[in-house]
Amino acid sequence: MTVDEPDEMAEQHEPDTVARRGRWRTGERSRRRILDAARALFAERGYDRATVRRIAATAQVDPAMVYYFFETKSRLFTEALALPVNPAEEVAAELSGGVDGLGERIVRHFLDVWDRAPTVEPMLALLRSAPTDERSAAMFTGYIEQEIIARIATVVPEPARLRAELVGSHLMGLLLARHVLRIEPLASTSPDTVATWMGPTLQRYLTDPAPAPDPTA
Amino acid sequence: MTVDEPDEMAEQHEPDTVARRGRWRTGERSRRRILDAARALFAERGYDRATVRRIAATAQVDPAMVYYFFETKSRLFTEALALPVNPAEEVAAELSGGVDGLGERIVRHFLDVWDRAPTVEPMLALLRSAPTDERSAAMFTGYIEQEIIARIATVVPEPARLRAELVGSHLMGLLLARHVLRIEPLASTSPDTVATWMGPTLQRYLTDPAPAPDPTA
DNA sequence: AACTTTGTTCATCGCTTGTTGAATATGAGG
DNA sequence: CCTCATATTCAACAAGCGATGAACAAAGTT
Repeated sequence: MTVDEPDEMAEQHEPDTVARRGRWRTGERSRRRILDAARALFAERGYDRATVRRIAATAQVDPAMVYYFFETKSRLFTEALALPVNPAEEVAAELSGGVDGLGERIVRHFLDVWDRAPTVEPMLALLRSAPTDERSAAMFTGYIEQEIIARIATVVPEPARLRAELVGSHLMGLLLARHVLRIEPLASTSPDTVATWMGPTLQRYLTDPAPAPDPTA
Repeated sequence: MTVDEPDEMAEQHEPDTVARRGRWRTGERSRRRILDAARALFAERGYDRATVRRIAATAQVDPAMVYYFFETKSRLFTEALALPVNPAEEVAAELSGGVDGLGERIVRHFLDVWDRAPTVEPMLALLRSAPTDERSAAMFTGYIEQEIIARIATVVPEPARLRAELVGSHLMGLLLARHVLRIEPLASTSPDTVATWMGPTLQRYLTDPAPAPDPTA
C-alpha cells in the first residue's frame, strides 16, 4: 500500500493519459487527482510527512497547482478529509436496531467500513496526524466524540458517556493494532472472528449494570 | 505539560546553574541534559517534530553537542528511549500471580505506570512517532509484542496470541484515548473506576472459552 | 480578431531541517 | 611549563519545505 512514484493512480474518473498540453478548461481533472493523491499520502504518512511536492508529483501535477486550487496545505488537508469522514448516518442506522446485540453490530460495522478503502484512508490520515497536528487531533476527537460516542451515549444507561468511550477506546485500539501497526495474527483474523470475540465485550460496556461504585471521580 | 523554552528542566541530578565556563571535564552533565530534553520532546512532539535544535535549546546546549555525544538524531532517539522502555519485569510479576483476576491487575498496572512520568514519556514518544517513523513503529510493535503480548500469551489458553492481542489493542486504545487525545470524561476518570470497568472485559478475553468457531482464518 | 478568464508552468523566495568541520576553551598528565 | 585529549562554540553546508508571482497557453466571450 505504498504510494511512491507517479505511476498508476487509482482513477476511476477519466481513463486517459496524463501528458496533456491542449484541450483542457475544467481543472477538475487535476483537482480530483490532487485530492486523491492527498488522501492517499495523508493516510500513509500523516500531515507533516505528506509534502505538497510529493502530493503534486503523485498527482502528476505542478506543485503550484495545489496552491492554485487549494489556497494552502492546511485547506487541502481539510478538504481532502472532509467528505468521506461523515458516514455517521450508518452508525445511526445500527443504533436504530435497539441495544440487543448492539455490541457485535458495532464491531461488524466498523470492521466492514475499515475494510473498504475510501473510508479508511481519511480515518488513517486523521489518526496518523492526530499526535503531531493539532487540527487533526481536534478533527479526530471531534469526529469520534460527536459522531460516534455522542450517538451511542443516547441509547445506553448511565454513565452513558463513559460507557460509550470505553467502547470507543477499544475500537480505536483495534484500528491501531489492525490497520496501522498491523500486529499479527490480529491483523489477519477474519472480521467474523474478531466480531465474535469483541461483540460481547462491547455489549457488556453498553448494557451491563455499572460495577461497584468508587470514591474518586 | 508543554516543554517550550529553556526554563526549568526536570533535573534531579545536579541542582546548579547552567552558565558555566570553567570546571567541567566530563560531558556527562550535558549528556544527561540532552537525554532528558530528548525524552521530553520526543514524547511531546514525536520523532519528526522534535528537532535537534529544539532539543539542544531545551538542554541549554549547542546543537553540535548532540552530534558530538550521539552520532545522529536517530541514535539519540534510540538511546533516549532504550533504558526506561523495559519495565517488562513488572508485567512478569503481575503474571506470576496466576490468571485469577489477571485482567483487572493488568489494567491497574498500566494505569499506574502511565500515571508515573518517567515511564509514560518514552511510550508516548513511541506511540506518537510510530505512524511516521518506521523505526519507532518497529520498536513500538516490537515492545508491545515481545514484552507484553508474548508474556501474556504464555499463561492463557489457545488462541493465546489472539487473546493477548485483544487485551493489548484495548490497552492501546485506552492509552490513546486517555493520555494522547484526552477524551473526557474518560481522561479524568479515576484509575479505580476504569479498572473496575475494564478488568472483567480483559479477564473474559484471557480465560473465557473461545466463542463459536469461524471458517475464515 | 481582440479581450478576458482559467488552467498550467517555471523560477525563486525565505525558512528550517540534519549534519559537519574548523576553531577555541579547559581540564589532566608529564 | 608544555602537551594532549576532551568539551564546547561558531559558522556554514546541502537539501527540503511551504508559498508566491510572473509569464504562457488554451478556451470562452464579445
